[in-house]
Amino acid sequence: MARPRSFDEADVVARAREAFAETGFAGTSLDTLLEATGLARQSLYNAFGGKKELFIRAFLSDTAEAIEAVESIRHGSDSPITRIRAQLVKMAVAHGAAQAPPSLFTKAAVELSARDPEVASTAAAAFETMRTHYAACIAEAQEAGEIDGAADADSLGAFFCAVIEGMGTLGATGIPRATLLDIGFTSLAAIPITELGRARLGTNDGDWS
Amino acid sequence: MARPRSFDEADVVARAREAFAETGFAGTSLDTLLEATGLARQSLYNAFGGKKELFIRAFLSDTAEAIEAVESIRHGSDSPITRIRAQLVKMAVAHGAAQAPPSLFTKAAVELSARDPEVASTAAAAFETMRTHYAACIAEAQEAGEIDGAADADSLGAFFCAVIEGMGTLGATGIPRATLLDIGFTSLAAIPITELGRARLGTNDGDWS
DNA sequence: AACGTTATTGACTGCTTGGTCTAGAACCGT
DNA sequence: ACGGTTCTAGACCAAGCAGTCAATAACGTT
Repeated sequence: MARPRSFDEADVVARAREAFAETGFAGTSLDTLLEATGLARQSLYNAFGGKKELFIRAFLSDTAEAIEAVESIRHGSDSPITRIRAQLVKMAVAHGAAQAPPSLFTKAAVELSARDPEVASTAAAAFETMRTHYAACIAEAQEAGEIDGAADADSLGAFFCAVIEGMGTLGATGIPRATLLDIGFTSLAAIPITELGRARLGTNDGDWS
Repeated sequence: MARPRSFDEADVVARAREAFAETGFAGTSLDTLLEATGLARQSLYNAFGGKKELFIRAFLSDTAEAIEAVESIRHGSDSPITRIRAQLVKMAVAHGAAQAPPSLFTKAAVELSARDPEVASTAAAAFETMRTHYAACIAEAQEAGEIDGAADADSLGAFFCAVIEGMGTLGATGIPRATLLDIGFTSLAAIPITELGRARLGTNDGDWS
């Protein structure tokens, strides 16, 4: 019936996400965006509506991905406490990569939350969801006897959200990966791990340099 | 010999800091800045050189203040472990204030570290200094018998830097103060506190709602 | 192969940006 | 009160900005 698009919408959003993550919303011009995505001015307006709308698309996409990454700790063949540690390691490695800008999720939350209620509430809701996932995994570990049943799973969940966000900010400044890993392992000490849990984790923290 | 300035330089930097903290570097126009500081265009250029230079001044000023706030935990009449807890509470309260934008220190680190090596290295050095202060306070607590001497003070120092940065990001999104306080208290559990230390802290976490 | 529909192209617009220039005002030491 | 120096005020500038428009190109359907 009509001329088909010469670009993949999801692909454009992904490229826009990279651009916005690097220079932020205000710091990324439309021209930069067009170059990064490869599409023409009017195509961007036809398909997305404008700069702000494309940004929101990219932001929501990144937020969904961040949530998904946390959600993944609820499944897996390893024991729950092991999965928590693995998540901390994964995040430390990701945020400790050289010249890795913070995720768009974090960047948008810091840049725009004060002025844009939509961004703020989306980010806040995302943290709430992440906290739930951590808490569920901790509760599972409690049922498995790896963590003291008296521990407050919700508090620990919020705590891990904060630690990982903190790693993101520190990592953005170029703090070495080893330090971030150290932070991750240190945060594990906030969990009252049982003898069984400790045995499941093993003594080996691994070599992540 | 000549006409004196009609403004206080430090005061202008302070006002600029608020403006930049609210809307970031790229998001704050020179006109906004002039309105916020109350000075005329040329005066800003005479006194500071330009937008970028004023930003750096504000950023450095905020960074120094952030470091000073952490440095303060090394002194005081309370016992070291008590001072650490008080610092966590102070940060949670500060970052949990309604409509409180993140500090310029944090905002600049997230917005510009990827592109501006000066900002990145300044922020990284600031974190290193903060870590040192935390570590020194923890070491003092170890000598006082409040914390297990086997604990790694440096690791705990970096850990608290991350927790507090995380509280800043979460707080920016509007997460309630109570949650931030919860995070602070939870993070305390990562410290191997001795019986004596626990007694010094008391059982009362206080009412901070 | 002709048509209707949609995508692309690039010129264009009005506004905002950071930064400069020039003229005049305010102050201090003498 | 005067002169030298510095500060301030507001007009000014070129470049960059987000967004629009009209003309053209590419496709699927019939």
